Amino acid sequence: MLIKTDKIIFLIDVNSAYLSWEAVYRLSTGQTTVDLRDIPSAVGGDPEKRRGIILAKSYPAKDYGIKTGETLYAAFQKCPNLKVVKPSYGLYSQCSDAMVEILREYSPSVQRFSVDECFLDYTSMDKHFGSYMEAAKEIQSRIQNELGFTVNIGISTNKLLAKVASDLKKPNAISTLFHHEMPEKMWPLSVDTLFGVGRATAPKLNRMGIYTIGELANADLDYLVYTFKSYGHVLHNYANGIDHAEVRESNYTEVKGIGNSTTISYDVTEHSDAHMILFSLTEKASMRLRAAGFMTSLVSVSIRRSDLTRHSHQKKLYFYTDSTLEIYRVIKFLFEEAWDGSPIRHLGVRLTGFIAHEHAPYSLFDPKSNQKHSHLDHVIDELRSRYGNQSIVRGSFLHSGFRPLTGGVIEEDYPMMASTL
DNA sequence: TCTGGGGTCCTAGGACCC
DNA sequence: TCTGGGGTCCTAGGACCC
Repeated sequence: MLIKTDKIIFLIDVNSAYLSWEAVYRLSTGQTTVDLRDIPSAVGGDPEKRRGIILAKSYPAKDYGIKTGETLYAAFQKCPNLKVVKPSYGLYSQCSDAMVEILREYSPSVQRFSVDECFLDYTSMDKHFGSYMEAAKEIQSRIQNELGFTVNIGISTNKLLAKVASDLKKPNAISTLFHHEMPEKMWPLSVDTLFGVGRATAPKLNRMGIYTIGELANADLDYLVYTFKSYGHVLHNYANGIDHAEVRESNYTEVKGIGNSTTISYDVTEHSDAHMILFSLTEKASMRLRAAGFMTSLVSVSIRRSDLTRHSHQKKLYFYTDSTLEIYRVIKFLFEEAWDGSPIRHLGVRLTGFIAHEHAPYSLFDPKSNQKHSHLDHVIDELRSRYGNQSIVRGSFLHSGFRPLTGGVIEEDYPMMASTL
C-alpha cells in the first residue's frame, strides 16, 4: 500500500509527561517508594499563589474525571485524596533532552515539537534499524528501560497523520495511520480531536452540521473557505490527511520570540509594584535573549486584569537592543500607556523582531547608553552563569520583597512552538 | 470551577506613501 | 480640488498548540 517515495514519520509522545517524570525522579532518588503513576495524582500549580490548575494527571486520577487545565479546587471535589506535586521545569527539560538523545541515534532528522513530543523522520532508515515497526518497538523499550517512562509512537507518511496516530491508543502504544486507514481510524473521531480544531473552531463546525473528522473531510470546500477564510483549506486538508510540512531539525536560532510572564499572588494596584515585577520579568527575558545571541526590535507588555480580561501593548523600536535597562525603559513606558489602573492579576513581557547580535546594524537611533549597558549586562550574565543567579542582585530589589528574576521556567532553550506543524 | 506559562501564526484596520 | 487604487508597515487581538 505504501508508495516507494512515501516518507515514514514518527511522532513520539511521552505519556502524562510531567507526572511520569516526577514519578521517575522521586523513585530514582529514593524520596518515596510510591509510584505517582499508580495512585490518583497530579502535577499542579500553587493555589495560594493563584496558579492552582492541573498541569498533568495520572491515569488513576483520570478515572476520577480529573482534567488537565481545571482548578485544583475542582479536582479535589472529584477526588479528595488526590496527591498533588508542584512542577519542576528544570527536571522536565533534562528528561526531554535525554529522550532526544536516544531518538537522534535512529535518525539525523529529529524535530523537538514540545518538551514532551518529537517528530522523527525514519524515511530510508530501515536499512540500518529494520522496519519502522521494529524500530518503533526498540525506541519505546529503550526509553522505558533507560529512562523509566513510557511513550506513545504514532507512525504515518506525514507529520499530521503521525500526530493523530499517536493519540489513537494510550499509554505505551504504537499506532499507524496510513492514508488507507483514515476512513476506519480517523474519520469516525470527533472533529475537535483534529489538530488545529480548538475551542473556537469546533462549535462553529458543529453549527455547520460537522461533528466528525470524516464529515469535515467531505464538507464543501467553498463553504469552509467562506466561513474560515484560508484556514478553511488547512482544515479540509488536515481532515483528508494532507500535510506537506517537513521534519525540521530544530535549532534554537529558529526561535521567533522570547516571553516571560507571571501570575501574581495578589491583585496589583500600585505602579511601583507593577514596575518591580516588570523589571524582574524583563531581566530574565533579556538574559535569555542575550544567551541566544539575539537583539530585539519589538517589545510588548501584556496585562491580565483581575476580571481575567487581557490587553497587550507593543512598540516597534527603530534600533536593536539586548540591554536589560533599555528594554525595561520601553516596557515601563508601554505599561504606563496601557494600564487603566484596574487591579492586575498577571503581567507579561515579550521580545520579538530578532536579529542575530553580530548582524545588528549600527544606527544613529541607537541610544548612546546602549553600549555601556550592554557590557554590564554581559558581565552580570557571566557572573550569574558561573556563580548562580543569586550571586548578583540589582540594588532596587534588596529589601523590596520582590524576586529579582521572575519566571525562569526553563533553564535551557528549547522551542515550544506547537500550533503549526 | 473563575482558568499557567511558554510559544506561533493569522487577520483586520489604520497610517502612510506613491 | 473632497476624491482612486495599491502597497507596506504597525498594532491589537484572536486562534491554536503543548
